[in-house]
Amino acid sequence: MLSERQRLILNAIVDDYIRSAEPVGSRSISKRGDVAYSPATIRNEMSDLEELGYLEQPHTSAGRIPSHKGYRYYVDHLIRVKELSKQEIDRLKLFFAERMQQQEKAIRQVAMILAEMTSYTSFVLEPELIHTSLKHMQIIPLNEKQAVVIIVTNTGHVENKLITLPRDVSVSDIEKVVNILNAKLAGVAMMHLNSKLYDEVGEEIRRYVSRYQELIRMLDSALTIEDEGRVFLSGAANMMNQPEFRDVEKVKSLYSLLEEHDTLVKLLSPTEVGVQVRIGSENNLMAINNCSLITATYSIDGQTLGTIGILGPTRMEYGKVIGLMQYLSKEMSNILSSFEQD
Amino acid sequence: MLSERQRLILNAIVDDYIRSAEPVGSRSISKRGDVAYSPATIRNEMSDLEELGYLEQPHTSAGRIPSHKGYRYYVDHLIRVKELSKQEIDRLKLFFAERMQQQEKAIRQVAMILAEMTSYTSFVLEPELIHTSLKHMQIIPLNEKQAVVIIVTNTGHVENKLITLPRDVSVSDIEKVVNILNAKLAGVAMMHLNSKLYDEVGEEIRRYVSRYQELIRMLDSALTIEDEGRVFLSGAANMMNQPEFRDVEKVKSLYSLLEEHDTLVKLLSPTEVGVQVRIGSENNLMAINNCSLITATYSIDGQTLGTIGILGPTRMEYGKVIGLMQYLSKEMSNILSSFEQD
DNA sequence: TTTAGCACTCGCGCGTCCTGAGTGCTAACG
DNA sequence: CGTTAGCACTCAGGACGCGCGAGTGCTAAA
Repeated sequence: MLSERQRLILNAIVDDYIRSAEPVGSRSISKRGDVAYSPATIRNEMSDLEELGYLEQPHTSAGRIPSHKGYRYYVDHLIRVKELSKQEIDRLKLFFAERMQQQEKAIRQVAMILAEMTSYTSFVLEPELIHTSLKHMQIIPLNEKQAVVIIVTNTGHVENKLITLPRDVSVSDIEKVVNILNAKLAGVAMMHLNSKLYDEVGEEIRRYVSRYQELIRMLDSALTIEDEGRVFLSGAANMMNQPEFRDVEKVKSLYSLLEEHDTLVKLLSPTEVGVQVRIGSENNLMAINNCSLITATYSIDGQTLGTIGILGPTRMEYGKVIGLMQYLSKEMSNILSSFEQD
Repeated sequence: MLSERQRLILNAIVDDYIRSAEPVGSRSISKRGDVAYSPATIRNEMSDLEELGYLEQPHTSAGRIPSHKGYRYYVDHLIRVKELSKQEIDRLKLFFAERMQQQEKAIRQVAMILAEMTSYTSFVLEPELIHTSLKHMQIIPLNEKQAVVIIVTNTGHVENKLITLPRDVSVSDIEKVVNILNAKLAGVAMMHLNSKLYDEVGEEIRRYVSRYQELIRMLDSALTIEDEGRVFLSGAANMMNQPEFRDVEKVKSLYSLLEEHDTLVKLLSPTEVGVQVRIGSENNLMAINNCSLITATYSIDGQTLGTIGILGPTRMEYGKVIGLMQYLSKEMSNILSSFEQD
């Protein structure tokens, strides 16, 4: 258990280091208003804190910097979550009022505004369709051989896929099929579409359409959503303003990571509901060893759909970012739910 | 006019520099098989070439590097466009056969394969819908107030937009409207949709639907495509393997540029048909002063739709990249056209 | 016209020195 | 006994100087 004075000093060091990115020495802590002890006393406490694993020293004759454990303690016990300012809230409200017209565009812009407001790198993991349900579907023939299948979900998302039609399927056949599908599948969770297709719809289609087997196989593939989990990211260049990325090699490994789509999806996939902070090596990825990732989920009807995230140096402004994330995740959930009042 | 020997030497220097990124000296040129003169002779020619503006010297006691003018001459007169290897062609063929299922995903992957095959940064500017025509449209109500408008083009692209419905519009009204729209507007170029809407469709809708004015205004906005010109890019991290980007400041200004969506669109917007090379400052952008951009257009029925592009250091492998671009632009055009045989 | 020879230039890497921020320890102080 | 002043010590990083070697330009010979 840390003493009150130790907590005070740890807090001061983390704050200072977040601001300056320089190892902080005993004297500079002493000069701050909030720790009224001499450098020598502070040095002793610092030494203890280092022994306890909360601080580390880049080299003997330098000040101290927080260790991962130090950040963790800071985030868990010392942090003061910053409320958004009036201007910030106004700005976001305006933003949401204007922009939520097309889901994809909106998501892209949430990423942009997040990056801009924090000066870190932001992510938005798009809603997982698996948790939404079918609103409507449509098949639109392009030519003799090909057609576009369109799926609209209850969240207003539109998914489309090009399919190759079986031979000898007439336009009227397709129309019939579409009608049956909409009648039977509307409201069904995307997750269960495929099984329902075989269980309940197959029989019906067979009655009306001759080459029903091929058709069903084709519909099956069309209803299977593959390109799940796009990640939109923004503000990657912001990282290069951080002194920890003065080295091109670091930048390179970070950027390579950001291009690995699958890794990002894994990193962002919702685990727990709410705001989560993962510090440094807690992410288990070398390239972001010196970064922290703050994520928040957004949801509809309590069902978690996706994630927003901010990546910054471990030395990031936790208080501010956490406040922002709390606000945004709530707001995004509201917007998405508003599409749903049916 | 350059002498044959000067051209030979210039060619050798550019080739060498592209490979090594180091200033090339007279001796190393002399040791290559293809220039059978002594270092001294080559030095004299190099001196002349420098005076003519084709070469420059980073400092007195270093070798020469090509100037922008030198690259330009190389690209215009000396380059040998490299044919794709059998493996490369096979790989691309396979790729196209498998992947062109969803346009967006396909485009994204064209960008990826371009970046991977060249080790530079690649762009794909998505097809400009303005040059395609309407295949089919659909309005799908989500709830009392909102609906999704879906537009399918003749290239198989699906566009969707969330709209707010006027009050008191019934589902059957919407159905009627959709039928009218499809009857009247199918095949019409996207460019002319709005005017046609007022000229020909308005009257008809009025006959069937009571609150037609609001409805038409709403349709007008839905048919106006706004988020035109997305750019997909890939392989940005590749740039950091280039020695010219060892400096974080350079990387930063490049990456900042890559995040400016509008600038990219401008940079890539098709001007002339075919492969184009812009070297260094020809791009009029400080951040890519030491880069070259190679672009190629793709089209459908001779109508240019979009652009693919490769950004690399001025010292890039022009021959290889140009060959690849020629092939890909042709192939993409073929694929897109194949959707159209109606 | 081409080439060999040679003096000259200059960026780069390397080791050295110096500075200053910051520490740990000890001893004195209240 | 906790706190503080004093002091010797450490060490990263910048400044400086030196030597190496790649490459040049010039001159004179082939």
